[in-house]
Amino acid sequence: MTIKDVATIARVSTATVSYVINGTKPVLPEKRQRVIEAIKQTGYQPNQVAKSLRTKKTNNIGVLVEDILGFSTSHIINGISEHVEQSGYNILLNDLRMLGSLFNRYDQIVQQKDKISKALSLLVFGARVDAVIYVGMFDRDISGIITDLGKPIIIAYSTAKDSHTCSVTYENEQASADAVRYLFDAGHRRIAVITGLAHTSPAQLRMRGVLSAFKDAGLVLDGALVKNGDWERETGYSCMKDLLEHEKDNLPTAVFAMNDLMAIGAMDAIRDAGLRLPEDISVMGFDNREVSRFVWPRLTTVEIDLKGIGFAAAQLAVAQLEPGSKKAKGRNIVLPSRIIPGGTVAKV
Amino acid sequence: MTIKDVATIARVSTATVSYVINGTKPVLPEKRQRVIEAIKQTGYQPNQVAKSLRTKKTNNIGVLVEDILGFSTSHIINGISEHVEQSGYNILLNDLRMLGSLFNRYDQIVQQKDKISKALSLLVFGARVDAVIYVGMFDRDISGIITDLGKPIIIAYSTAKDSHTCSVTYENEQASADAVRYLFDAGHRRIAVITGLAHTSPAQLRMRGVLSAFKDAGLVLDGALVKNGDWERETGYSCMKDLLEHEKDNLPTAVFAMNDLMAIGAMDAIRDAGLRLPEDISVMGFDNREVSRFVWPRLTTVEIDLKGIGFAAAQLAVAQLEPGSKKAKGRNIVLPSRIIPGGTVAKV
DNA sequence: GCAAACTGGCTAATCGTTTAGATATAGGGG
DNA sequence: CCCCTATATCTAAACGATTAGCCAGTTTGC
Repeated sequence: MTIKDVATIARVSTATVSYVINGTKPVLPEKRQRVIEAIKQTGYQPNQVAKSLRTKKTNNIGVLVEDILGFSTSHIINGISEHVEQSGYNILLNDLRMLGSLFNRYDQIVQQKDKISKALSLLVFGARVDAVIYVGMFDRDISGIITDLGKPIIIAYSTAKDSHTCSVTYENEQASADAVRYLFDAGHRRIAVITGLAHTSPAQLRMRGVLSAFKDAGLVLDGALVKNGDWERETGYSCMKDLLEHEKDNLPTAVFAMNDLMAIGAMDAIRDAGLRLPEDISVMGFDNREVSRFVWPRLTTVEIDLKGIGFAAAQLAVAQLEPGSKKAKGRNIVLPSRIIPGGTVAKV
Repeated sequence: MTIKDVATIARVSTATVSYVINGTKPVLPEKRQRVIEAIKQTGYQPNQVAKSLRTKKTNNIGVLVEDILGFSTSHIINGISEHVEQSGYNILLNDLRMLGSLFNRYDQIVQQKDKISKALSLLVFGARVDAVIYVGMFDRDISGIITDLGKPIIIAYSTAKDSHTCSVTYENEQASADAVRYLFDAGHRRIAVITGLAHTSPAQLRMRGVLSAFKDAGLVLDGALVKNGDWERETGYSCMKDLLEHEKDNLPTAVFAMNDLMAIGAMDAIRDAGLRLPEDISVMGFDNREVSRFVWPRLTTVEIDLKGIGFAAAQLAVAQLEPGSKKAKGRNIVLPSRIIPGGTVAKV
């Protein structure tokens, strides 16, 4: 079934059929009706491939994710999918599958950059997507990779380091400051921090937020109460155990872990030490993962609007594809977060 | 940069360039070299869209998922992605986003069918994907929808009901029989069952497995010990509470919940009743979700090779696209599962 | 020595759309 | 009645690849 067949049946030219379908030129009601009839009769669907060749627009948006198994990824895709569907685009998904190697040694980072730029050029020059959304937190100098491909490219979840690519993030710094402030409000003063991998940018930003909250409150963070984790539950446990041993005489009354996994590890350590949670020590997490609803008591944590990030990223991408729109370079949208009260923070 | 430019630079015809790129016809070393040189020099990348129009092959595989937020979805996509990358295809992702309405009333089911068939025809006739992988468990009469589209279509995760579409599943029945047998082996005889939503096919299959395990062991399942849940944690809790109240005098020594969420709910109920876990009552789950590693003690459960399902589905799809291959209709691959021992099943 | 077979490469048709430019028809103003 | 404009439609040229079919030159077989 091609446009030609429809044209023949409707006794008009292919041009007219095209005009009816796309509404690009007025067509007399009578003929328009004939065309519509013929389309319905034949079940004709325009061949998107031919259309793309002619218009140089595939209506596909490339979504390049670091790892689909990453906790945030599917939520972000969910948001992208919603907006993209509304605006008539499709998602061309490319999974870099680099979860295992995400935080690794320097020589691997070079390989990763290579992998990313290969995937990117495949999407843009091979599959000819109209725009690309990069989902992930690989933030070191990604700018070198995504140099002017001639198509809009949006970074979702982490912030673009250079000034000409757009990104959609959450208020990393703000959110962790809020988390600490929440502990202050509950009366806590001696607060420990379990960080994420120190060289990753979320860990750095969140640390900055912690410090600014302390500063605003006119308090000072005791360096001995800061322990470096690696985002995994196990280090949450060991860091907390460390704290409990070394600070035995002057225990912190609360601990802020930079993600839920480590927070849960910390909870285990607190209980294993025979202390009561949250009466003796309060715990605050970050991410609002599914698991945080399953531990007991429910973890008090910070929720990020991941779906919103995806949606906004898609919006940004699609907006730049509208006929009369400019490049919109360097825009950086920051979405708000909110605290999810659970049962792991006690008033003191 | 088009093939024409390359041809001009290499002083050959476009045909020759094409032959060099695709290796479809022999080309003299000298000219081949000139072509390769020209390609390198210009950074030429063939336009996949034009290629697709001519060859009627987009090299895209449509992946239609019921909901990307569903627990299994990303694992399955992960597997698909791995195989698809190896074989040079891309994933065109379409998310139906029907998680909320997945198990609902009959009139919604009609809407769902409509949504699915719309998305399907958009993928096949609009985007012109070479094959479709449907990921999900919407299994009632999907056959009516996926009638001969002329492209291979594979069902992943659930089984195709009709005889001419392929599917890749896990051994649903077998796995739950194994789970029950595992309880038998630990010495349990009086075993309760918390089912999933009764009209869904996983629930039915798993029930069949339970019954066959009982039959094989020469035992009979006490009907009073079967409670209907809805896959969510809350019903796991309430079903267990029910059991504890009504069977007070003759408590089961173990309970098999048809997924981890309900199993965790049951664990809570057991503890809230002041009973010891697993000494007084053992619990067995199904799915090996992330949460099951986070409850204490770690939930004993059944793991399904979701990544393997995705991989096999992609294999099946790609295999049918190889030049000299037949339709392979009606194949049904069943992947094995395994029990993940945790701390919630005690010997008795 | 000549026909047949083979080789490597080129020309041009083709895939299914969109759209610029040509054409046809009608209406309006003088 | 003629010219001009506006409107609706059509014709045909793109878009950028693949590939059937042809052609020229070389080898092989007898």
